[in-house]
Amino acid sequence: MTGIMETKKVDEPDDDGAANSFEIAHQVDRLMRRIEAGLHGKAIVIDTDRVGPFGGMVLLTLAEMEAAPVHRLVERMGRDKSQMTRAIKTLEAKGMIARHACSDDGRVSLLSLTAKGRSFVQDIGVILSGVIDDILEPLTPQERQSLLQVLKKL
Amino acid sequence: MTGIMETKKVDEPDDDGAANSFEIAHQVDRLMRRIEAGLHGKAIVIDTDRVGPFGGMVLLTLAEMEAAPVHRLVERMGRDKSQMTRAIKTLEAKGMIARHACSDDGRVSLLSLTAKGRSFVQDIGVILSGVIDDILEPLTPQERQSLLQVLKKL
DNA sequence: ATTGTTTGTGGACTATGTCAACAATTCAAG
DNA sequence: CTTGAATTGTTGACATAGTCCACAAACAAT
Repeated sequence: MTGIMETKKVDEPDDDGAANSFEIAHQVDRLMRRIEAGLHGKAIVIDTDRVGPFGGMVLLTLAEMEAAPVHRLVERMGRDKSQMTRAIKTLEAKGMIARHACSDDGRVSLLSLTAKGRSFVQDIGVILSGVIDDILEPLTPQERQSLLQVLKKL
Repeated sequence: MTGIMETKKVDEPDDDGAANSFEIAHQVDRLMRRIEAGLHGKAIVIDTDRVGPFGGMVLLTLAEMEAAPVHRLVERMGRDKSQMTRAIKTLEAKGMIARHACSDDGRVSLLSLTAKGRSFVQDIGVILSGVIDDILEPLTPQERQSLLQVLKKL
């Protein structure tokens, strides 16, 4: 009853919709979780100041901006302001971040990494790199490239 | 004294290391966050039982397994056992999940969606689908396909 | 029966995220 | 200049999510 060519076209359109979407959400979730788990396992030995995963992300992000006000970090990381305020406060207490007043605008205080913060970023960067490499290991170089490219496009 | 001076300033293979890894972690994080934010915005109107994002994921996952013990959900979602126990308890209280004893094994209780649970999954599936489509909108069909394929490969 | 393992629960705790209110400042007119 | 919005950062109160550890009950193997 089925012709040779008549394969994928008449599949359930339902699957292309909801199921596929869920599959993507699920896989992204798993991927994120693997990254976090990998970091948790390997970074815990160098995280002597109990900076934690979120604090680590803040530092890594800040390392790429150098001297930014809080709201810029907020928009870049897509978190809540208040959350960021508190994270910064503890990072400052741990000596990872320094803040100095902004001459242009009396409301903002510019954030920058301390030497300690930079050294931590360096260490954790190496670890993160290893973790990601482990996870991406089953991919071909082209696939990695295309993954990064696609992610950036979003 | 190595010839550092003669390397190009920008597009370097060096970048493939730490910076690139962080970029991937960062983008995956943002992607996940956008999915959650989209869901939070649109699903809140149908989530009359306050199932929440995690509960929703549990239901969606369960919908694809039909009658599974707790530990299978746990391994599939990569969460903690105790967390799952509690999530299931509240979902059961809300009438989304039913549990019946397993004849083979007196320890496990098999989980399945109730009619209410299935209807919820249907609704939220549609919404999730829309959210994902919105996010993936800037991608070409090939890119989406390759994204899904790459994600599955991990 | 003894021992060890799996399966699910519970307690206690930490971390993360959300929401609303707020003071201080800056900015945009009038 | 002054009034009234908007921005920036902070705080309180709370909700959700995740971790760690200990444990009981059922199973499995000897």
